[in-house]
Amino acid sequence: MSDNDNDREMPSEEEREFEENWPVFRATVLPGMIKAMHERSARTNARFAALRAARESSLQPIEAFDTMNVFNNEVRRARSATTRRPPTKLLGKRKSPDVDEDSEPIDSADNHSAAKRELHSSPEPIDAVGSRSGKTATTRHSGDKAPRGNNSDRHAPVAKKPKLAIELPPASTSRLPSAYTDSDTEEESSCDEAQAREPVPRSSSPPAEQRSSSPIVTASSSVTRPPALKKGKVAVPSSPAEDVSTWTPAPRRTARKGTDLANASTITTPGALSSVQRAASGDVYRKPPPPPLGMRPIADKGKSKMAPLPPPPPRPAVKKAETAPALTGKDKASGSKGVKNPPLVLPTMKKAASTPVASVSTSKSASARPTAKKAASTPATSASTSKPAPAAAAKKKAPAKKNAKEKPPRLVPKEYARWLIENRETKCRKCPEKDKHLKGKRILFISIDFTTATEGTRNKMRLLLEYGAELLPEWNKDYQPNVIITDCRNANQFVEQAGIKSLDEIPEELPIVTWEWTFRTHRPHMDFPAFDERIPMIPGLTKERIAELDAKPKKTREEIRRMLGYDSNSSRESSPEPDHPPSFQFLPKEPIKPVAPVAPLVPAGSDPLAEFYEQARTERNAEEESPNGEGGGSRAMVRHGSDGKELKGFLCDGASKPQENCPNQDVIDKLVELQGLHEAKPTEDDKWRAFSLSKTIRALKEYPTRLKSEEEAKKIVGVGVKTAQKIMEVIRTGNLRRIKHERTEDIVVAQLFQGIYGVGPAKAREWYLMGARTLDDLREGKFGIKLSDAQKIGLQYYDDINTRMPRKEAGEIFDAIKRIVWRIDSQIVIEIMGSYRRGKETCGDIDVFITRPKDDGWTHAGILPRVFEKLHAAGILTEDLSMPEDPDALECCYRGLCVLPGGKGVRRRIDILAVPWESRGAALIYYTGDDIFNRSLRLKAGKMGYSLNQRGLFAGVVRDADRVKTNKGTMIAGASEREIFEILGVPWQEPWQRVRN
DNA sequence: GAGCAGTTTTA
DNA sequence: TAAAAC
DNA sequence: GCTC
Ligand SMILES: O=c1ccn([C@H]2C[C@H](O)[C@@H](COP(=O)(O)OP(=O)(O)OP(=O)(O)O)O2)c(=O)[nH]1
Ligand SMILES: [Mg+2]
Repeated sequence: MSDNDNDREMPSEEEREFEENWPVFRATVLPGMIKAMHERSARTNARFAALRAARESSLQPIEAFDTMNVFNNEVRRARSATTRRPPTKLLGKRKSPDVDEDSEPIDSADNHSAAKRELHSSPEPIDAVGSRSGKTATTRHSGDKAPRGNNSDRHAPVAKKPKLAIELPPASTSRLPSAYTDSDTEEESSCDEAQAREPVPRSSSPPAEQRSSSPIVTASSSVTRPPALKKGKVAVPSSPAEDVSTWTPAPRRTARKGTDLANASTITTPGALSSVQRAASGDVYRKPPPPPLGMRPIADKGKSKMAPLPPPPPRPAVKKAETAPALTGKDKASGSKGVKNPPLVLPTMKKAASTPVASVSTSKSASARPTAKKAASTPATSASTSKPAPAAAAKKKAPAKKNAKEKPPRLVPKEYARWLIENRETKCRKCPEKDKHLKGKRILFISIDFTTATEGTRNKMRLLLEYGAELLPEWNKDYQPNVIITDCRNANQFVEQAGIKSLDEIPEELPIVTWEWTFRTHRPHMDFPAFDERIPMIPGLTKERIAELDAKPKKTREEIRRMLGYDSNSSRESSPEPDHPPSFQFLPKEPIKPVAPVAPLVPAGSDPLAEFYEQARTERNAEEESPNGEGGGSRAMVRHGSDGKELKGFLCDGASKPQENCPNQDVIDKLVELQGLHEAKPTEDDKWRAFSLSKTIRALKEYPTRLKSEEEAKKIVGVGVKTAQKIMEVIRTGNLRRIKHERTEDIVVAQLFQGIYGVGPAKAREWYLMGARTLDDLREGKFGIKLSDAQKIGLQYYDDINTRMPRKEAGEIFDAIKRIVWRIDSQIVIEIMGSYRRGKETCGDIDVFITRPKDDGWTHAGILPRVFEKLHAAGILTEDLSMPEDPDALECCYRGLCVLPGGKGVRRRIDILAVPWESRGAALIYYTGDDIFNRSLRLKAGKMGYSLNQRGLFAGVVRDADRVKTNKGTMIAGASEREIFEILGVPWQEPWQRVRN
C-alpha cells in the first residue's frame, strides 16, 4: 500500500455527517468487534488445524458409469482429438474469424503453438459502456502443463450426463478448504478491497515460491481480465511475450476491445512486472472499475449503482448515497469534499478529489467511482513502494509540500513513530473528539518499508494518532496492542517487517488487518484481514451477534454458525431468528448423511443386505407409499387442487431412498439408451417420449421384483401399453429393437454434438444437415459452421465439461471461492448446492448460491462483478459462458468454467446464482434439486393453484392461453424452504432425500 | 387433445 | 423468439 | 409416450 491510502484528508463534510449518525456505533460496536475478532481468530486457527487433519480422509467416489453405450466408442473416436489439452491453456479465442486456430489444442505437447494461437486471436470490439459487452477473458494457468489424460477413460458425454449406478450419500467425506495450504492463491488474489484499491505492491515482491507454487494465481491471471466482461469471449493474447507458460506477469490480455488491448500492450512490460505495475495496469483496463464497495444500501438498490450507504437509520437521500461510497474508502472523502481540510490534504487525496466531481451524481455514480479509484490507484503506484521517503516526498505534489512543510526526519518506521508521538502536538492535526473513532485503541502499524518510513507510512501513523489511537512504535506484547495494522500481505513479509521470528509470537486473537480497517469500522462485517494466516472465517457477524458473543464468549464455531442460522441439518430448531425462518438451513459442515440405512457402498449386486433392503422396500411400497405417478395416484391425501379435486401421488411427496439393486436393471439399461436417443432428436414429440421413458425408468429402479408380464408392467404408473411391451421385449429377448431403429447416424452424431456446451438437439441437427460428422469438423469450421462463444469453449473443453468431478474437488473449489467472497463481504451467505448438497459422490458442476441478509441495511447488489473479478484474478474462474444480464441485480446468475486452485487445470463447470434474501428458501429448493424433484414440486404447486419458481411460491398467477404470465400473483412464501414444503403439503425432505433421478 | 416447471441468457 | 441451460 |  502506499500513499494512496494514507493520503487521506480528514473527514469530509459528508463523512462527518455520517459519522455523527453513528456515534453509538463507534462507541459500542467497535470494542465488541475487536473482541469478537480476537475470539474468531483463535477459533479459526483451531479450525484450520482440524481441517488439515481431516483432509486426508475422504471417500473414494464410488461411481459406476453404467452402460458403456454403443456410442461411446464412436464418440470417443470421433472426438479423440479433442481431448488433449494444450499445456497452456488458452481459451477460446474470441471472435477471431479464423476459426481454425481451434485446432490448436490438438497439438498437445506444443506450448508454443498454444502461445501462437493466442496471438492470433483478434481483438474484439469492446463496449466501453457496459460491462455487458465485455468479453470473456480467459486465463490460463501456467501450471498445468501436463496434458491430462485422455479420453480413454472418459465417458462419452453422449446424451447428457452419464448416470451413476448408485447415488449414495456421502459417507464421511469431509469438505475442507484445501486451499488453506498455500497462501499463494489467495495471497495474490485475495486481496480484499484494500488491495484492489491500492494497487500497491503487496510486497515488493511476492515470495518467489509463491508464484511457483500456485501457477494459477499468476499475475497474468490477475491482471488479465477486465472486471466486467461478458461472457463467452475468450481471452486474446496480445503478444508473444504473453506465452503463458512462462510465468511472466503477462501483460494483460483481455477480451476487451482492440483499444484496450493496445493500451495494454503498451502499458505492460513483458518481463516481470512488479506487482504494483500489474495492479496499476489492471486498473487501466477496468472499464467500469468495480465499485469500491460491493454492496449497495438497500435503499438504492434499484437504481444507483453506487456504493454502499451507511446502514439503517437515516435513509440518505440519493445524494447522500453517493457520497457514502466515498466513506467507505478514502477515495470517497476526496471526491466529495476534497476541499475540506486543506492542511491535511494528502497527495493521494488530491488526485481522488480531482477526479470525479461527478461523484455527486446520482445513479451513475458508479462510473464516477471507478474513475476515482483509478486515479487514486495509479498515482499510488509511482509513489508507493520502496522509494526512500525523501524521494517519495519529492514526488508528491503540492499537497505534500503543504503538509510536509518541514521535511520529516528520515527515520525507520519505528523511530518515526516515536518521533511522531513525541511531536504529535505540532505534527498532528487536531481532530474533533467525535471523529476520534480510534480512541482508546492501541495500534501497532507495520509497514512494508525497507528503510526509512515512506510518506505513506508517515501519513498512516499520523492519521492513527489524529483519530485518537495510541500508536505503538514496535511489536512488544507488553504494550498490549488491540490491533495490528499492516501493509504486508503475507505472513513472511509481516514477520520480517515486524522483526519477529514467527507469526506465532503474535497472539492468535490479536487481529492483523489492513489499513482499510481503520476507516471502515462502520462496516462491522468487514474484517480486513491482512493475509491468510489470520483470516476470520465466520460470516454473518453482525452487531447483534457480536453482542451475543460478548455475552457468551465461549461459543464454539459451530454454535455460532447455528446461531447465525447456518444450522446444518434438520435440527435447526435453535434459530428462531425472525430473519432466519426455521426452515432456513444451510449445509451442514459435515457430509450429508442419509437418514436411514446407509446406501451400500458396494457395487450393485454384491450387497449382502440386498434382500433385506428389497424386503423393506416392498413393504413400504405396499403400506405407506402411494403410487407416485405424479398426480394420478389413488391414495387419499388431504390436499386438494384448485379445482377441488384431490391431489396425490406426486413424485415429490415422498423421500427418496437409497438406490439398490434392481431386478430389472437390464430393462432399465435399454430404456435409458432409448431415452438418450429420443433426447437427441429434435422434435417435441421425442422430447416427451424421453420424458415419458424417464418416468418408467424411475419406476423400474424402485420396482422390487422381476416383471413377468405386460399386464404387470402396465400397472406401474406412467407405464402404458407401448412401454410395457418394450419392457417385456427386453425381458424376453434381452433386446429392444426400437433402439436399433432409432440409432441412426444422424442421431449418434447429434448426441456427439450435444456434448458441447451450448449445443442442443436443434443445433446438432442443423450441423449434421450441413454435413458435419465429427468434432474436428466443427473445430475446423467446415461447412460454414459457426460456433457461439460458449460453444467454442464447450468444444475446447469437451472432455472436461463432460466429466464429473469428485465431490471432494467440488468442495475444495467452493471453499476457495467462499473465502474470497467473504473477504469482499463477510456477511454474504454462500453455499454449494446442486448434487453436492444432495450428497452425491460426484458432481457434474459446482452450483454456488449467494445471498445476504439485509438486516444491517446492506445487500449484495453490486458485489457480483467484484466476485467475478476476484475469482478470475485468483485463477479459479477461467472462462465465462454467460454473464448475468444485470450483474448488479440482487438476483442474477453466472455460468462459466473454473479450476481447482493448484490443481491440474481440469475445467469444471460452475454456476453462481445470487438471489434476494427474501427468496432464499425458494432458491434453495430450486438449486438443491434435483431437477425432477423440482418439476414435481412445481407441478404440484400448479395443480394446487400456485406457482413455484426460484423466487417463491405465488398465488393468483394468471396465465393466458399460451401459458404466458398475465399476472404475477402474490408471493406467499419464499424465505423458507420448510414453509413452502408445508404449504404444498409435501413432507419435509433433506437434500439427499430429494433425489428422483 | 391438452398438458407435461418455470425461469434466464444468448443470438 | 427459439434454443439451450439450470 | 402417458394421463386425464
Ligand atoms: O432443468 C433443470 C435443471 C436444474 N434444475 C435445478 C435443480 C438442480 O439440482 C440445480 C442445479 O442444476 P445442475 O444441472 O447443476 O444439476 P445437479 O443436480 O447439480 O447435478 P449435477 O451433478 O449434474 O450438476 O438446478 C432445475 O430446476 N431444472
Ligand atoms: Mg450441479
